[in-house]
Amino acid sequence: MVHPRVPEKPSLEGLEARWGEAWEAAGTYRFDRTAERPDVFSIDTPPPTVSGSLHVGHIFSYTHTDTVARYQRMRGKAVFYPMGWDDNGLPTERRVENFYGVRCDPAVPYVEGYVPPAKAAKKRQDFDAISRRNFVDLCEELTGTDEQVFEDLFRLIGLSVDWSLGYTTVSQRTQRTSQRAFLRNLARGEAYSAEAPSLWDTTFQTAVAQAELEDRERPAAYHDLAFHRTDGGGDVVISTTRPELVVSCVALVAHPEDERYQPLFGSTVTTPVFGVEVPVRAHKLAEPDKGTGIAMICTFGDLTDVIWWRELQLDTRAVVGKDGRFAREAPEWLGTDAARSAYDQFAGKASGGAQQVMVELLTSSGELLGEPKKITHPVKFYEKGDKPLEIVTTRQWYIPNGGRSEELKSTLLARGAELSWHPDYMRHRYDNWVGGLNGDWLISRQRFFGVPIPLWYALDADGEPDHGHPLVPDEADLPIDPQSHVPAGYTADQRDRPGGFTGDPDIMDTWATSSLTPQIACGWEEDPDLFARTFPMDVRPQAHEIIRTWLFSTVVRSHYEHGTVPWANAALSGWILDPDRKKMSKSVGNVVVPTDLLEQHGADAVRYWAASGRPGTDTAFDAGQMKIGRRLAIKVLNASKFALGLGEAPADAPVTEPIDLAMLAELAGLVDEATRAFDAFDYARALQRTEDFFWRFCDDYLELVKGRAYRDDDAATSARVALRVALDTLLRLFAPFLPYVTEEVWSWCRTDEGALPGFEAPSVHRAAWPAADELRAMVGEELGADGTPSPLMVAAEVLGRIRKAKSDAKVSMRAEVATAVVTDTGDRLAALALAVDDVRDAGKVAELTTTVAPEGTELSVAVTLAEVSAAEG
RNA sequence: GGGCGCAUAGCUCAGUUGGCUAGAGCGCUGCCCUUACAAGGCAGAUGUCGGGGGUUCGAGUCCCUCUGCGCCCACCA
Repeated sequence: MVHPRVPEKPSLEGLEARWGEAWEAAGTYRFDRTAERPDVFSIDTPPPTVSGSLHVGHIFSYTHTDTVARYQRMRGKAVFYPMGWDDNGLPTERRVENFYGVRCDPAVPYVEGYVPPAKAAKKRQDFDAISRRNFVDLCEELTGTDEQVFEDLFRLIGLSVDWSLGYTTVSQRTQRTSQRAFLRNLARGEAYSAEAPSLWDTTFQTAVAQAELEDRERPAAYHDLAFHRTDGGGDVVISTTRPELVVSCVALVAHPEDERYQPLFGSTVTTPVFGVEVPVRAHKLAEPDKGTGIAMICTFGDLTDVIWWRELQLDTRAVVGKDGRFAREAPEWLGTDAARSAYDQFAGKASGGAQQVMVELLTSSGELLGEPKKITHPVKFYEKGDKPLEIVTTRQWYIPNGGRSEELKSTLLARGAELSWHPDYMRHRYDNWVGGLNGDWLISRQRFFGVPIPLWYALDADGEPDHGHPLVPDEADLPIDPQSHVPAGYTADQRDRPGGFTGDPDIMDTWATSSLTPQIACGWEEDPDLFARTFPMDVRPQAHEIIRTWLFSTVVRSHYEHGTVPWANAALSGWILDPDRKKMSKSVGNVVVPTDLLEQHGADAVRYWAASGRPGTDTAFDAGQMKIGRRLAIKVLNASKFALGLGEAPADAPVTEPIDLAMLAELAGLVDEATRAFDAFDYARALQRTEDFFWRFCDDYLELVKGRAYRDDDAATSARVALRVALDTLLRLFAPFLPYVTEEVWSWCRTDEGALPGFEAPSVHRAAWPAADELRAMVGEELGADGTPSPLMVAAEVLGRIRKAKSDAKVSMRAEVATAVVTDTGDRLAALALAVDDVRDAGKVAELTTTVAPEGTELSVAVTLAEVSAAEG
């Protein structure tokens, strides 16, 4: 018989380091590349943005996924669990600029062995201007160190990632995948470029997509302005928050059924101050009860203007440039000197300054009616920007996403419906977003660091690019940078020369690359064998606020490229809230540093807290929960030590005692429940139920059987076998949550001589998930099937009354009981009879008698203590 | 304006096809150095299950409605 090796004083200290190394050395979490797709569970791990600092949110949601990964591994799946690093895009670019005090200028030549300034300049304008290549070098340098810090943390928290499967979004392989996918979109006629009004961030100097917008409340004021009817019918009053845009007014618009304005449709009015003649038009988007019911259409004040402009086919009178300022020169449509000199007064100004001037002009001309009415209203911002977005006409690349096609929209809505959402109600967010799209996905960005759009354009004799027929690289040559590579049929010296070519200057949106994480991780076109074994993936775990970006864009790319959804399941995690229930975020400055937490509470304890946050639910940061987790882990150590110390039993010895059988029957029910919960990605429920059982197991069952288990007969053997099986099962159930302490205890049961029965697997994390059937087979059929009370339940209740009697009498739990008279119904007393010896042992009861009471009577136990006093329990 | 979620003990939350007297942990109170565990154990108190109405033999659970909070979405002149 194998004797377990139980330490004298079990402890949690040092488990992370010891088992972290052991797992790495043994390849415990290595993906089995020989497994076929049905036997694989593949996870589209969110690649964390490494430009930021670590915070508890990282361990929170990643732990959720890890519990599921561990469960699936124990279910016998080959778990494909890669880690990616998102080190591509604006956040990294911004961080590198500020960290080193540099900025990228593509015109600057590459410098061999460039060394950034020792101290970053205070102002961004004074940052060192360096070439794109030097800039990218610095980005890779900085992200490399960041990534190591993240990996160390994720290893410490016990993520069962296969670290050999890593990828970075800035790598050559990712760039190749990203460019290949784009070129496939282009070849199929999906990707297209167009010169069109688009949302523009004047700080970052780039176009931004609808998905990157957020509304912010800003103060503004309604200004009532007088437009003048050209038929001599008087003035038309419009109400606007942006009077400075009068110069770019191209029409007035009212609702087609608005009787007040119907007579004006088809007529013209002149604008205040500038006297430009504009038509009055009808459109159903004009709201009669907003302002005066008639609005001015400017090119472009907001997205509604764009819709009106497009659908009513109006002129374009754009005056605000990419820098957010009004054009220096008076525009040509201002026909009079007065108009031009009025314009000159705010030429070159940003919108705020221009508005001041315009209000003065309107006031002195008498065309501003009444006082401006102050309001606050939502204004569109780039989510990372500090200034309101402008709408500027630029050439950009787009991929259709249903925003301009009802047919595609319903197709993509149907894709969303194919997914299993966890929790299910999150699917509404997808439907909301897709249903509300009003433009195609803008994928080009005017930045430097990122995946270049892999195209060139032929230049005609005047040096004008032919955007209609881009020059496309061969897929075999990817990745390419059109700024340094040369298209086939051209030579380098033809770059930017008439008759030559020019490279597309833009990069792709970070989501254009992130939307391909399944393809990147699974080796699309890079490793077809791996791809066939892992794609479509099983689950995408992610935060709910990026359903509209990451999740949706991934669905779009997979739909186009593979005609399928990219995964079967979407598992959404909530946010971490600070104790005041605010979302924890860097910008608010209320984040907790996770390394300190791990140091203080231990990885299992922190995981316990994380895993008690239900899927999709925002969870308050709670150090108290970590203390409870730590206590649970210590309890696992101590209870295991105790159970293993009660003595071994032969491998094939049967469980015979009813109370032992009852415990195993209940355990089988727990296994069913935990399994069901995990299959539905409800790890929190699995943990809660397991924990619940475990505490009762310790408080009641262990106490009841300890006396018997110490003896040396068949009844003792029954207890020992039951304890061994229960411990084995509980360790497996806890393993996804508490990987360190369960592995520690598992290791006690395996010595050089061999393993205790049930502990044959080299690691609990490679052991099979418990099988309720096997437990039930041990229990047999006579128990638990009909409605008879459980001997364990009744015995535990009676023991509780005896304890209460001792507690009330203020004596030790060890105090002797002379007599205990149990009054209860017949069937419950029958159950008690099956465990009466254990109850007497545990309660130190000399004489236990029973009185049958009629149906409906509650349990009562009359306890007479041996020497001093008596008490009614 | 549309959609989704939440509201249960002082706090954090369970309560899965409606079913006996509504649960856990923390906190609080009392007791116990009990040879698995005193960074512990045992026991105890605490609730008009947000308000109102309905369906039902029976509602925390289903339906309607109201209130409050949070989030997502919106073409916000």
